[in-house]
Amino acid sequence: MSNTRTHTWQDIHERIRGNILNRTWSPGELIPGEAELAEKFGCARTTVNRAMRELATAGVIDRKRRAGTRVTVQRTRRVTAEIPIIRTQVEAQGLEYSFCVQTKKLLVPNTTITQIMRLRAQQKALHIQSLHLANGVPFIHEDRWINTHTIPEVLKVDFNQTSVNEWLVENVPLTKGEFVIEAVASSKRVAAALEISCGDSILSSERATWLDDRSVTLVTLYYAPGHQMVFTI
Amino acid sequence: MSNTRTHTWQDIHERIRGNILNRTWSPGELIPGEAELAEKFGCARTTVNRAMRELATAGVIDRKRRAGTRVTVQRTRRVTAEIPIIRTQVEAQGLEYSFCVQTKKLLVPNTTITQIMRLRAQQKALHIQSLHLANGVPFIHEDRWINTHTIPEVLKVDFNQTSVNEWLVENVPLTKGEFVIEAVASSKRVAAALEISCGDSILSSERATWLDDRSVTLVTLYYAPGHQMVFTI
DNA sequence: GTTGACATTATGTGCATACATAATCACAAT
DNA sequence: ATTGTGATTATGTATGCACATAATGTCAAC
Repeated sequence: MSNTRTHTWQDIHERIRGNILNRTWSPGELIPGEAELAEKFGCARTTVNRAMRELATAGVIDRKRRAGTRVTVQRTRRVTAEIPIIRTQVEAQGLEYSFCVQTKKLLVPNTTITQIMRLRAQQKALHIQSLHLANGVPFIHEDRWINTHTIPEVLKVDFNQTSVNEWLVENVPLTKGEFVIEAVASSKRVAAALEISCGDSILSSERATWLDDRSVTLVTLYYAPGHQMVFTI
Repeated sequence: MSNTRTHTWQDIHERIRGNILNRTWSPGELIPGEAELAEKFGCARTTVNRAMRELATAGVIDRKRRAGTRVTVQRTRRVTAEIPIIRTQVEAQGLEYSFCVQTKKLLVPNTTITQIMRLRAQQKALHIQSLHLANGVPFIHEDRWINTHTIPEVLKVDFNQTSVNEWLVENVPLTKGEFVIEAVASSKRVAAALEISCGDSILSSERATWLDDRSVTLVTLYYAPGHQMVFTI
């Protein structure tokens, strides 16, 4: 037997994962119970439980009380990315970051925006358009609505000093959010801001964020042509 | 005191998270140690540990031995998405899925592809181009390389029955992968396949996947105009 | 003042035990 | 066949305890 190894939960985790990768336990198949594995590996059930829990949250196995544990039949792939604040994104490329606020007005948004942000009719919100630059070259055009009822402090901040992006990330906690990516042909407005040709193919991302059930901000970013977003699987 | 509540780790988790959201403990600030919290909440240290561990993996707090636990100063936002197989994506919209393989050849890829897939010089790989349709309308154009040294079984599969996508997801386990999204102007080749105009703005995603240190597949998908990818924060 | 040895401390983990909970099965009643 | 009921069982969780490990602080030696 090779059971003389250590039995940290990471070890158990790797051994179980190995058995799944090499198809000792195939997708859909029931794998031995915690108690059995604990005996087999010579450790406590708690340790097996910990290892299996990690595998379950990683989506490798499906667990159900009484029914046991099965190797997940993969139907989806989970991808994730850490989206840094724009300043960091620029500086990571060794470029100098700058930004400028182009418009900033408190006004009543159109019905679509009103609905998404769950504002009451005729309620105003803060609308800010700004440009982020890398070494003086337009990098991202930002079109943002901020719910001043959720974040009243925002009205007092001087956004010529700190970018809205940065201020919000550092000062407002979020409970949930949605992030939609799309390829669009640049509009006249956006093309002018980014100094590209109207109709050029660019990436846009729309992000809506929430603090419990109150909307925080709704922002659309238009990236300069060629921008890539990288995720890991 | 309101310490008469239950003390499941989820409860403790929520109470700590509440204290962070309402800024009782602000970003960067040191929060009380496990032992202290355990006493305060009237539960075992293990339970506090479990709650804090979840918060740590969610990126809400940073923990260091001896140094204690701090509320994370947010500098990045984590976004995730579950990418389903294309069939599911189409059928979820209530449309009928179909696909056709356009080319399938075993050949030596160019140097870029060879490098990315870590093939040896002059080693061949399987190149497959196919089209996915929703209700008969082109949906995604797929350009894929498969490493036949990692997955030799692939040569025996009839890809007119099952799509490559589907077969791989169900039959090949992965250990890691990278996923890059970009907005591109459609090339002549892709425009023809998707039945759109050359130069139209479309989303492309390139995905490279690995089984330990051996490459599995390198695939680029070109989505029909207007396609959106949705992530959650 | 710098270095290095050692104590201290907060988190990290393993284990035995007990009980909770959800799903399933077996079997009887209808 | 269907429904209901209770036993069974695998996972889920709480706890006390012990020890491991990584950072940090202290203090003496140089």
